[in-house]
Amino acid sequence: MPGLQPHQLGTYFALVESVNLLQHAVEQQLRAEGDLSDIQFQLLMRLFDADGQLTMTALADGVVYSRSGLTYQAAQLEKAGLITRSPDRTDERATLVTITDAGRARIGQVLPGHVEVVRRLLIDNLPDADVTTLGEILSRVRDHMRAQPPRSAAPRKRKP
Amino acid sequence: MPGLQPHQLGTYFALVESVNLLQHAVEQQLRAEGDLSDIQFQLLMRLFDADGQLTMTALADGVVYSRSGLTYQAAQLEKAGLITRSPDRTDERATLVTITDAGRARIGQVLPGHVEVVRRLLIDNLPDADVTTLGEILSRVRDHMRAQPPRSAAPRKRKP
DNA sequence: TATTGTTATACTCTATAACTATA
DNA sequence: TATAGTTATAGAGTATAACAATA
Repeated sequence: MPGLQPHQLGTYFALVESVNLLQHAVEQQLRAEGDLSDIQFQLLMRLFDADGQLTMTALADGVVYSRSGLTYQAAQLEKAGLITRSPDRTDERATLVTITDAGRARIGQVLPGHVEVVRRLLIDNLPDADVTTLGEILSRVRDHMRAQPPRSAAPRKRKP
Repeated sequence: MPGLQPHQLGTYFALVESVNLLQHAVEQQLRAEGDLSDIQFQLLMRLFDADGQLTMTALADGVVYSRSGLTYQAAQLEKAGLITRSPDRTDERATLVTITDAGRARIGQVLPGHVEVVRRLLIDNLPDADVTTLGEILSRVRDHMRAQPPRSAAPRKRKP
């Protein structure tokens, strides 16, 4: 590609391909051991870490999708009995999402395998110094990307 | 998460999140400037680099999907006039995929912006030494992942 | 008026299996 | 028998806009 040096291009490709392989393996594991998509797992983990309850908006925060996409996923998780939805008494517009015992159990069922995949594919065959170096560089990369104009096309409202 | 040290977990999260941000930006750019999905772009690039022609199987190689998925994408690209499909005289079972002039033009239209995104998000705010280090480590990670055997010993899915 | 969330709808993409035809 | 590719079909996921209710 014009405009990028070979080693720069190689870094880009290695980065993207590594994560694709890792995420594919993670998705396989989550589906096989817990019948969860990657996103459903992330949502459950958020509730788990938040001690059980979040509003829809707080739940979606950082997991990038449209609100309708979140509603869809919440409906799937509710149908599976892993969460419940109930009105929020302090803000009647909001919906409180609560993880169920079954939801916590599903996390417990899936998490060991998840960690094992990450360890086997990413951590174990890398010297610990490299794990540290990788983390330092990629943390800077991530922070830099986050600081970039995130939505170049600002969500401008158009009049109908 | 149990079983992973904080710096190991941090590296995992930084890796996944960096690439998610990068790929999201790339997809936006490809869609906006060339009306292409990430995968369609990759397929066109393969043909471009292969000097124009590949069989379906060779084209799919490494880009992970089912054959029906490739047929679907090829149909999209053909409908858009970016490739053509024709029989292979040396193997009557095979289909030769050829990039059209319009396909090459589309690459030319999209590539500068693509490189610019990668440069802006990944390359430019990183010391060149870090780019090199990142590439070295991640190349090893990728090669290691590729060499992993499939997990035939994965626990069975629960069945009701 | 702005925010929270849902619904309706349409579209993209993926996966499986059945199928044709060549090797 | 195995391989190359297509088709049929079904399902998951996503995005947009219209909508109702509340702040």
